[in-house]
Order: sequence, then C-alpha cells, then structure tokens
Amino acid sequence: MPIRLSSLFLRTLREDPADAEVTSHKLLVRAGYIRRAAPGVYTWLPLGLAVKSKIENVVREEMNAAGAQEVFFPALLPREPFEATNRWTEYGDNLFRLQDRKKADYLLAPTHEEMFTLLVKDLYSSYKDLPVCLYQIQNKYRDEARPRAGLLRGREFVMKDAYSFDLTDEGLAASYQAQRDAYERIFTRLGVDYVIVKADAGAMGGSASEEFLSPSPIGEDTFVRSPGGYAANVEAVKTVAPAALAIEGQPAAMVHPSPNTPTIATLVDLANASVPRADGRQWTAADTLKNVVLALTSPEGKRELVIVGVPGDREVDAKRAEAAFSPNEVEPATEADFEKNPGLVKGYIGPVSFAGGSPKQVLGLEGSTKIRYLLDPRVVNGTAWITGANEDQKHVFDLVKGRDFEADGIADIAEVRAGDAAPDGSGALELARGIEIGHVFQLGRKYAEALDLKVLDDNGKLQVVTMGSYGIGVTRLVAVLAEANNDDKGLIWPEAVAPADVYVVAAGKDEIVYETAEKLAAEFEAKGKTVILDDRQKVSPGVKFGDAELIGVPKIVIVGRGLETGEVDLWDRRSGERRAVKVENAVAELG
RNA sequence: CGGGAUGUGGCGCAAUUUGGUAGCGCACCUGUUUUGGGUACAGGGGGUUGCAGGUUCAAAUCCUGUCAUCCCGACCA
Repeated sequence: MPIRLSSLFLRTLREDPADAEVTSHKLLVRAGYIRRAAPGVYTWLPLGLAVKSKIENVVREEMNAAGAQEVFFPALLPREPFEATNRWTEYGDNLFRLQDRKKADYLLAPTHEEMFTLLVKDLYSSYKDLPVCLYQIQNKYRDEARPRAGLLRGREFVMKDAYSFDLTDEGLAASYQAQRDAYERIFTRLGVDYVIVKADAGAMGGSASEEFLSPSPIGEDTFVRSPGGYAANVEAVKTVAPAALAIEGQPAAMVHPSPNTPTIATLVDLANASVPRADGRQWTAADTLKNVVLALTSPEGKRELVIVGVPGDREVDAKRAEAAFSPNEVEPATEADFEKNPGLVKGYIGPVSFAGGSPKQVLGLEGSTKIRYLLDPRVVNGTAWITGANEDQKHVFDLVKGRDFEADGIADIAEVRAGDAAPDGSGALELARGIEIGHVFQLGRKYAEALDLKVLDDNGKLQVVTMGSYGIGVTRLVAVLAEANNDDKGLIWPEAVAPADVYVVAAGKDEIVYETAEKLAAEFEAKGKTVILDDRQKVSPGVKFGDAELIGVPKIVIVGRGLETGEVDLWDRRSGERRAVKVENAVAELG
C-alpha cells in the first residue's frame, strides 16, 4: 500500500522553527521527519523513520556481507563493567547515570566496548572461535554539555557499533581492513561525500585509527588535506622538521634591552629598528621563540608545569596539546603557577639566562628551574632565535639551538596552518571542516586486559584477545545527507535513502485524476517500488507541489491536467526538469 | 563552566520602552468558493504571557529570585 498523504501522520511547516540554526535541522523539522522531544533528543515521525531505516538497512547489508553478525544489547547497563575499565569515572559528566529502586547504579550506554567484550568472554574460550566480529545498531546516550544542530550532535543518537576479536595483531589488521572496506561501500551506496583521515588514538589507546569525515562548512572537526591525497585530523598532523643547520659561523648570542614589547609584533618591530640582521633581511615573528607555560593535570590529579618553545608566528593548538599530553589535562599556567616559580620571568621566559656574566640553562629538567622544556619540531640544531633572556625587559638575539641551549624533547603542538607541508611530502596542506560519520579503530588489548578476555591458543596457553571497534553515526548520517542535499524549496534525498522511491501527486479535482494516481501507485508497487501518494482532495496544487519539494523524494509523478492527452509529468526533484509521458509508459520510464 | 540572546495558543511573531486585563500570520474546525504553484470570503475553537515571590486599585509590561531553551567558546572514542 502506498503512503497516503490524506492519512499520513504529517504536518509540514511553512516557517523555520526558531530553535533551529542549520539547514538540515530546519528542513527535517519543517518537512515533518523529526520533532524535538528534549534538548538533543528527537522523536522520529513516519517519514524520518523511513529514512533512518533505509540507512540502517544499507549498513546492515554491508556489515553482514563483511562477515559481521548482528546482536542487540540493552541501552540500560549496570555500573560494574564500566567500573572495571574505569570509564564510570573517566566518562565524567557525559555519562547518563541512574539508580534503580535498590539504589544500585546504572547508566545509559554511551558506547558498548565493555558489553561486547564481556559477551565474547561469556561464550568463547578458544582460538578456534576467532576471529569474530559482532555489531549492533542501537541508541547511545551521552549527556553532551551542548547538544546542537538537531540530529548532528544529539544526546540520544543511533550508532552502528561493531567490534572485532582476534588472537593476533595480523588478524586485527585484517579485521580492521574488512571493516574499513565495508565503510567505504556503505558511504558510497548512501551517496555521502567523505574523506578518510588519520586520527589521533587519544585516550582510547591502540595503534591505528581513522575517521570518516563528510566535508561540510558546519562540521565540528577540522582536518587537513593535501593535493597528493594526504588527509588527517589536525591532532594527528606530524610537523615536518627541517634539516639541522651548521652551528659554525653563526653570530654570537647577544642580550638586548627590549622595553615595551608585550607582543611578538612589538618585539619584531623593536628588533628591526635596533638590531640589524647579519644577512640583511628583516626579522619576522618566525625568528622569535615563544616559550609557553602549560599546566598538565594527570588523571590522578597531579599538577605539573611544562614549557613549550614554539616559533612566535604560531599559537599553541589546544586540541593538539591535549592529544600530545593525553591523558593529562592541559591548561595555560595560572598566576598562582608563576608565583610558585619565581625563576620564570613572565613575558621574558627563555631557555638561557645571561645574568651574572656566563650563560646558564634555565629551562628544562637540567636547568635551574627543573621544569620540563620541550621544543617545536621546527627548532632544530643550528637554528637561531630571538627569545626571552629571563630578565625583565630583556631579550636575547641569535640564541642557537645545540650551541646555546638544549631541551628535554619535542612537543608538536603548534597550530597547523594552510600551506604547511604534508608529512608525506604530498604537497601543501589545506584546512577543511568535516562531520565525523564513522570511526574505525584498532583498540588492541586494552579492554580485553581490563575485562580479562583470554582464549586458549593452539599450545593450550591463555592469550589476551586483541580488539577493534568500528562506529557509524546512523542518525547523524540522516542530518549529513539532509545537509548536503537540499535547495531553497526543501530536501532532495539521494535515491538510496529517500522515504519512498516515487512520489505521486494527484493534482486536480476530477475523479479520474485520483483514480489514475491510485492505479499508477499500484503499478509502481507491483514493480517493487515504494510510493508516497498525495491523494488529498481539498488541497490546492500549489500546496501539493510545495510539500512534494519540501519532502524531497527525488522522483515525482504529477497526475493532473496532462490526462486530457493521456499524459502525466515526470518531475525530477533535483534538476527541476519536468517531462510529459504517456500514462501507460510512466512506470517503465521512471525505471 | 564562561560570554550573548530569548521565553506570549500547536508553529512563527507583535504588544513590554510609557502598567489598564492579550493580538496578527500559519496551522486547526464549519460553510461557500477555487484546483498545474502555498485560492478567496464568512464564521469559529484554542493562551492562568516559563515558574515563584514582590510592588500596585490594576502586571505580559516594573522589581527580586528561579527554571528552561538557543547561539558562540571551553568540553566532547
């Protein structure tokens, strides 16, 4: 039976909802696909459910084809498994927690690694059972600090999460590749534009991780890509270090007074005005070395300062810093931190002090402050810098790395900029925004160890299983597809996810119009097509056309005045093109 | 958590500055009309103005508190 608009539970809206900002959110609400139930929580109406189901089925088919088996866990979970992996605590405020009548702790699952691991442990105990890959399509719950953009970032959302279990690292790599391949097929079938970027493994541990991002200006993730095909999350970009320079022949380090230089720009101006370079060119911000004091807080709550020297023309990127110092929390040092470390002269911090005649290393575990000192990868041996002299209103010029100062290591946390070189030599990077729609991850043995998932190998010895986890944001894909496929009239779904294959509009008041539309709908269905039929009798054609465009089924058939010559119009929603065909040919013509 | 904005029938908004007992459009109901681009006309139902206090003869409007939502940032396998 076709979906009849005369009885479909649907009310389209002429105006944008006031609480919606992004296009996909506005259109999905206006066209009657979803309704807001609570912040970041949405009700699915019949049309929305149809689209969501289509996506789920594509995902399901490709998962099954890749050899994964579907299961279904509860969303309501007990506390214990999450206690074993410490995530009851680690997840913090993002976890929805609740208690039963006996005051026992429960949670609404934000993800299911623990449960899958325990399930395999529950049933399997031999290497002969492996590899195995399980998945589910299920609601997830995360109490986001700020849900936004409708379905794009909800507090309840549907995710396909899959988990692979292997005995060996090679097995894991194969399982990972199989899932990655399946993802490419899924997104291609759905008609989603995507790029695969290297991701930082972060707190999840493990060795390999890639994200599937759908490029979009409203995306929350920044990534970089090069003409040669390199793509990575900003967090994962490795800076290309230049070759070391010769130390011999460099000018000697000299301390100069530098009053009234609160910013890098004022410092550069002063340098050009008072200290000409030996090679004749002008000083630039890239010649300065900015020493940024950061405070790291470990998961146990221990606070430690670290100083990172970065070229003065770049800021520290907070996300890269978080990734580099994970699992520590990173924040700029506070006034209190400076008070506790009088050796740091704010605004004039540098690796070396010249006070008292002979130069003396200040920063670093070997320096007088004993504060760990790390350098940007660009600060290689032989490079010369203007940097703080550890005295008020004094900077030192031509301080050469490898000659005048050393550091404890490298910290690659400076911002990545458009034009920077790709790590693999594939050209200059450009920055772009994307929406994360999938993530594949070699977890390794972290969860298996925490939850004691072991199997006997062929020598009868217990081995810890190695795991991968693979996620696709199903409901987020609905929003991504809506965001990428619309015009000022409404949605334009790709065929694979449209709520129906064909949308038949009965435009007219004569009985023959409705009879013919019904007949056509039946013929489409006999061919295996799903049909939405606008059979509303007292609604004017303009309203029907408007709703057809808003709802966005790509193939529309108009049954109306053309009947006088035995014709109906085939209307391509995407191109806007209409073409008259004989009624009896309509089904065949639409393919 | 920091910054900003907003809470008035189902939806979008006005009335708040200058207190006088709530209005418009859409949607909904009835009738007539219209049927290839959101027809026209007439009639109608629906709101303790987020909540709680306070000021006042009188509060959507002024004061205090509180809650909620949205946006930006922080945060976020």
